[in-house]
Amino acid sequence: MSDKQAVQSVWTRPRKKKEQPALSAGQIVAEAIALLDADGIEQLSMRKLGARLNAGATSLYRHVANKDELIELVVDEVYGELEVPAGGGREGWREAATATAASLRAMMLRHPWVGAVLGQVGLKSLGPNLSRMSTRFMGVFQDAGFPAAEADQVMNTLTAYVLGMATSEAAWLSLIARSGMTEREWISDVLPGALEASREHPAINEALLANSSDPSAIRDETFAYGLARVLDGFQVRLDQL
Amino acid sequence: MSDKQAVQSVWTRPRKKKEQPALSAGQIVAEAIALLDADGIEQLSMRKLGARLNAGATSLYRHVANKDELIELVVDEVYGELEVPAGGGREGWREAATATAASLRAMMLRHPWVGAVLGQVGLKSLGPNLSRMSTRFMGVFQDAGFPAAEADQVMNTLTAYVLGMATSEAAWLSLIARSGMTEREWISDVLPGALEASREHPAINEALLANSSDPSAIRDETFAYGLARVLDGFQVRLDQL
DNA sequence: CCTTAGGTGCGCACACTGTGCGCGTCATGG
DNA sequence: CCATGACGCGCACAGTGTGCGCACCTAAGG
Repeated sequence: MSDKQAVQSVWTRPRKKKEQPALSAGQIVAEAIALLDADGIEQLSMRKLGARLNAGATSLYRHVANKDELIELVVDEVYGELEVPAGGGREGWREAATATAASLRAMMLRHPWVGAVLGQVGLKSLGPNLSRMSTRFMGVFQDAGFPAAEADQVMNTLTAYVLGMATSEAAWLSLIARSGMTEREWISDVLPGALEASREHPAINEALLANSSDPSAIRDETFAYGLARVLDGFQVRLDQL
Repeated sequence: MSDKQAVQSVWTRPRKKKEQPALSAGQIVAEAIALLDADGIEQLSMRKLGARLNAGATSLYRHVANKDELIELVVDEVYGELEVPAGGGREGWREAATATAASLRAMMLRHPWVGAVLGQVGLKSLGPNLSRMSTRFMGVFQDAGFPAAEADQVMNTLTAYVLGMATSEAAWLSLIARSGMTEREWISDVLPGALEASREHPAINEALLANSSDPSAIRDETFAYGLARVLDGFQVRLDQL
């Protein structure tokens, strides 16, 4: 096989030092996130992940019980990227909520696989990062004037909106990414066919044309629009209390 | 092997008639939905599906190109279960939107795997049932007084809320189902530990206790609460137009 | 110093997945 | 009656998660 290595044989062997800190749960989780960001959820396999760490597949099982457990760790890790400002009182709650929503959406667009994973694993994990963020986020609405039980519902409502919106955006973006085009190219490729298909629905046609110019800006605006409506609804309720 | 059949040997053979209508795309999709409802998304394999239809795994590929295509068909099929009332004008839009939201949520709780699948496949499919429902649903908001482009955003907002909420509920419910308990048993099992873990966060503690009595009713109420807030937000915007 | 013990990486193996290929059987139309 | 096309299926291949046991390497105890 390896002719060059044959001369030094077994005696003068490489004496491999502990150059790498070897393997650790943290390393594995970090590399899994890198792989997920690059290739998506269905491309994550223990063997590929092991290869990235210069390790065999089964070595990972010394530090991680399951692939499922690995995914729980990975999900909680990205929850740690969220930035939730401290509650802004009765005047500042809207900015705080807007910032949190933006942070959550940005995280899910940075890691488009999170939406797919959440559908499967739900919030079963309840890791430390997620629960810390939930506590802070709930505090925002308690500071705004909602009683504790209701603040929980308000937080769930807003989270559901952001999650639903960002999941759909992320799925769309990764579909495009797999085709190797940019978002704009994809749209200008597909638009004629879509217009043809929805010829009988002028309202849909109009919406399609409006969205064809700068897709990313339009997505930002649609997200902000819905967010504003939801927060308006919260304000209505606050005025009743 | 079969002693009874041996006597008639090969000559007087059964002459099997076309007793079953064999295989068809519709049959396959229907049986796939049954299997998904029973065992969840990660238990769906072409071999198991084939076995349910008294067929080999690869026979399915005569009627369905991919597993992915099968899933697209399956998703559009369940979208066909939605009931979207015709637009109710400027007064009836709220009831129409509420009914549609309830129908979508009920569908996703009947088929808890839909949430997981939507995260992966997004709305790529755009099958006939989905596009029909979207058109009708958008009509509700146009009738309510929103201009066409904005009606699209309003519909997306509401859909995102329902999707996010129902996905999280469905993931929770299938987690429970896998444990073989009822929702109430699970909660009374887990509650002491959860209270212990969140001892330092009295607000979370309070929320936990409030939700421990009748879980399914509480979920209904939380969903209705968030829905009311979102619709309130729409109303605020309508009053500005 | 040598010996023992425990933690770590890895090759192998098993059961299972999606799916392409080519064969045999059947219903149908000329 | 024969040819044609559609259909079901067994086989095979590459790839998956993961349990098992071996080989090492580092640290403690005599």
